[in-house]
Amino acid sequence: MSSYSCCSSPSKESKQVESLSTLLKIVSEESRLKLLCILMKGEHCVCELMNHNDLSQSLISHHLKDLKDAGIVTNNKKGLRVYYSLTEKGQHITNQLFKI
Amino acid sequence: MSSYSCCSSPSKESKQVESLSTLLKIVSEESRLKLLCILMKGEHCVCELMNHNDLSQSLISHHLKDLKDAGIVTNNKKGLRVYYSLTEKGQHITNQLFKI
DNA sequence: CAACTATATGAACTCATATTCATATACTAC
DNA sequence: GTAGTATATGAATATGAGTTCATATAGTTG
Repeated sequence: MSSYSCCSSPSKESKQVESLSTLLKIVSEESRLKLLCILMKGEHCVCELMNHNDLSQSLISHHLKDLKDAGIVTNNKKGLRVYYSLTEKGQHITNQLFKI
Repeated sequence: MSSYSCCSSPSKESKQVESLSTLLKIVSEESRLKLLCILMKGEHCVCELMNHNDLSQSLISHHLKDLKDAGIVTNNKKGLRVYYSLTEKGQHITNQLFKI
């Protein structure tokens, strides 16, 4: 109905921009970007992430949830510890980002 | 003073993450990302950007200012019209982003 | 079982930022 | 000069999202 057509196919492109925007908003946040920077080097549990960052446990947990919901990280539990790592998607994204 | 060292060199990496975060926050916003999507195809004046997007003149102007301040776009005036286009940095960034 | 550790979660609060509104500036045409 | 068009800008408002706090859950150890 509205007359804008950003690129070739209006709605398709619009959706694409929307989902890219959503993804970028998640990774652009500084605390989350720091977490991703650490996870790029391999799996870490939450308490390790706390030691690397000066973020509270609760905050880290919230951010990890966001990253997990976005499919950027995954986790697996070993006893009390929960270990987080990048998914393939997460690896791809972080690699692209740090080229910028 | 604080004990975190995200990557190799604490402060250096921290600054890098901070500036990347700043940049990504600017381009992640959906309205701005739409504008960039249009500008990827070439120079456009503000009134053209208004026709492609359903954003107000004022809002577009504000966003363009943010993008310009970040060095992503530049502009040149021809009569009443102000034409915006991507800088080299802007082209590099948008190319990277749309690969994600 | 109770005590303890590691992590998750929901709600409240705070803060940043997108949006709107009114107005200013710059340029053109008459 | 005035009128009209295109764009910019500052302040106010609205909205979304990050942070904190308290508490819950899950697992371990004794």
